[in-house]
Amino acid sequence: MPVTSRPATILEVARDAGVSKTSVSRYYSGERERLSASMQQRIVQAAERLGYQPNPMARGLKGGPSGLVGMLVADIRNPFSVAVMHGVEQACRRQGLSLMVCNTDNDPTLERRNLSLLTSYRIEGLIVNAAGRHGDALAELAGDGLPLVLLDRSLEGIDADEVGLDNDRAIDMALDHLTERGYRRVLFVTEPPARASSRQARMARFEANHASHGLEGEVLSLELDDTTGLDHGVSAFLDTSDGHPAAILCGNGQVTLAVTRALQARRVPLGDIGLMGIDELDWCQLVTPGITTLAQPTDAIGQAAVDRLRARQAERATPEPRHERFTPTLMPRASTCRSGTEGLDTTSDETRP
Amino acid sequence: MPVTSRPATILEVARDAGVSKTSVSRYYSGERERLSASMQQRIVQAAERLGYQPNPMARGLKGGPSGLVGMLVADIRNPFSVAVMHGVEQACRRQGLSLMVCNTDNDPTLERRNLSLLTSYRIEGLIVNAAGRHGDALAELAGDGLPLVLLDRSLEGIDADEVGLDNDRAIDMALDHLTERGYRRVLFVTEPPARASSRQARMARFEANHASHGLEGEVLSLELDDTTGLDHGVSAFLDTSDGHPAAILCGNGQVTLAVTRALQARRVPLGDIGLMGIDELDWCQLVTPGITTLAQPTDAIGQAAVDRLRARQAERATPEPRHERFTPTLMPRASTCRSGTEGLDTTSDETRP
DNA sequence: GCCTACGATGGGAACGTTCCCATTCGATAT
DNA sequence: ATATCGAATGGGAACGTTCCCATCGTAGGC
Repeated sequence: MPVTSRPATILEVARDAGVSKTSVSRYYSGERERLSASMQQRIVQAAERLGYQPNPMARGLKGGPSGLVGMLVADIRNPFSVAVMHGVEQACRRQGLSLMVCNTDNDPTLERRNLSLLTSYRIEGLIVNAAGRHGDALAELAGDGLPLVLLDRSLEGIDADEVGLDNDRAIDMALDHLTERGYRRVLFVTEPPARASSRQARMARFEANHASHGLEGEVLSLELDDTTGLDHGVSAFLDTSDGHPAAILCGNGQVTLAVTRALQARRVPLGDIGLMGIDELDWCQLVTPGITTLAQPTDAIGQAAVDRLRARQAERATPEPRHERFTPTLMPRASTCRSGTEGLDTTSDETRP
Repeated sequence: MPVTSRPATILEVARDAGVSKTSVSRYYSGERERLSASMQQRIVQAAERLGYQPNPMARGLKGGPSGLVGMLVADIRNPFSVAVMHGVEQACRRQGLSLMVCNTDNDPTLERRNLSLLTSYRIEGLIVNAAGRHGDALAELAGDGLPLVLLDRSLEGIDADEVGLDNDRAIDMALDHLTERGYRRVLFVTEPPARASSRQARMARFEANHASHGLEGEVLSLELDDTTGLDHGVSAFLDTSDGHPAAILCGNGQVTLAVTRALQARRVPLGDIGLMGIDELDWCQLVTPGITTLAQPTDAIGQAAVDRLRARQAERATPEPRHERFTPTLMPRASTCRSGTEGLDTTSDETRP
């Protein structure tokens, strides 16, 4: 590989190999079978010699496949999003695709901007996990035939493939677990559900099903940076003691973090007051005495998203959108273990890597 | 904005506005001052009408500025990396740049692949936080005049700008703190330092300076997935009790996580056995009784990286590479508070957002 | 032994920009 | 009045690909 500052072009390779640029182009566009063995050999050699690499800009201009998949992430600092992103990335790699990720910080303006950035790079598919008020922009893209997968959230007005947690199942599992452990009152804490369908789904299921589990249920919905609101909400719930064992169920990992902080500030020992969260996080087993969670299969979710994209790409027609819902894994820990309840493992954790 | 499936081109805008494509191009290439007011008006209107947006592919082909900054991240699942990435992203946004992030999973092959992906998109600058055995590929890029910033790690053979923690300062602060809190024996736990210069720097400083702080020091270096090795190492250290108060200093956040797990598995109460880590993490204040950390100013680091990039871009000559080293903030918590030591706050935490 | 067809190859036009180089036109200097 | 300049604008060539179409053999069918 020579140290020329300007990368070699297809034309130079062609000249060096003594063939036409068309042939070289064919070689790199997956039409190798059409070329004779000797020609293939001459091309590789010349390319090797010159350190040639197809220019995706030029390629993209003309309209060839870009090998690019785009991903819109609502909040890069959310470990769940990162975990799924990692899964997506691995899946892409296996398929020979490259992933281009944009963080939107839950900001619709940024979302729009990043969306147009991605599309301008001629991505072949888009995985979206975003707040998005505007179905419109996305709907237009989907209408134009861009394979689209909605991750963890569905979007009003968009009829695309969806991949995510089976929210109903998750909430039911949580309610089952809490009931089983003897709790009778449950506070469901969630971020404002207005913009994220998964929040809505979880909240709705909670409201619909807690009674049938014999639980008294309350819902607290707030922004997580509103710590005083959270403190008050939690306190109000705990202070309304009617003697029934009480537990808090957190709608996602960020909520679990905030609630844990609030409980610690209030010096509440976990267990007697139950605590359980959706999303498994590194530290959940470390916070004494361990926080019970429902772990999402993030790698599988990421993989599924890419699979959906490929499937869409492959089929010319657009069949009915498919929704793929994954079941979480219960990670029982002692935060949902009331003192006096026997037979429950309160310390060890088998999930240690 | 019409729902044409094919985006408008500069030529169509020009026709619609009754001007030449050159003028439209000028308008979008930051040469607006050269155009008369009336022309500008006609152009915006036409562009608005047609929903025009410059095609970065075509732009990149011809060699214009891409407005793209690339970033190579060694491990996307490392919260520290994500935090810095977030800082970088914000800085880019402020500058009107777009960020393209690639995760390399600490895999040199992937690193190489992503590197060529990024360069092929004509990025204007590259921020690298990678394991990289190959200075060569990067060195070549830097030689070709691509602004390059090394993040948190320096790379052998590469003489580029660097931004990161002041590792010496950090270790000294840690040693000071541990000494002050009355510990006498310290185990420094680190991931294998071979590939990451910051690990090396921290370890070296620890080895050089622990004695002058009146501390007995030991170093444990291992891969974090080697839990048995970690358990044994920690046990060996703790069992060699000569009566002197002992503490463990963790080289980064991932190590802190692993060590905390090991200590909990061993049922060691934090505080009497000191625990301290570089990198601040969400949960450090939550793990009883709170883990003392040195918090890196991740946003500032990200911002600084982008600033360096811009500076490089601006100056034509290539002056001596500049190294920017940030001082961490000590977050004292009770994990470095021996029982019997008075006057130390063991519970509250002022850093709550 | 001629026509057809197909397989292997090449030439050139497009893709949507930017940028160099005209061109025009009015104002200022001579 | 003419030459000169600069500001405002436009025309066309490049950038590195892909893809359509043409060309050239040569093998197979009649």
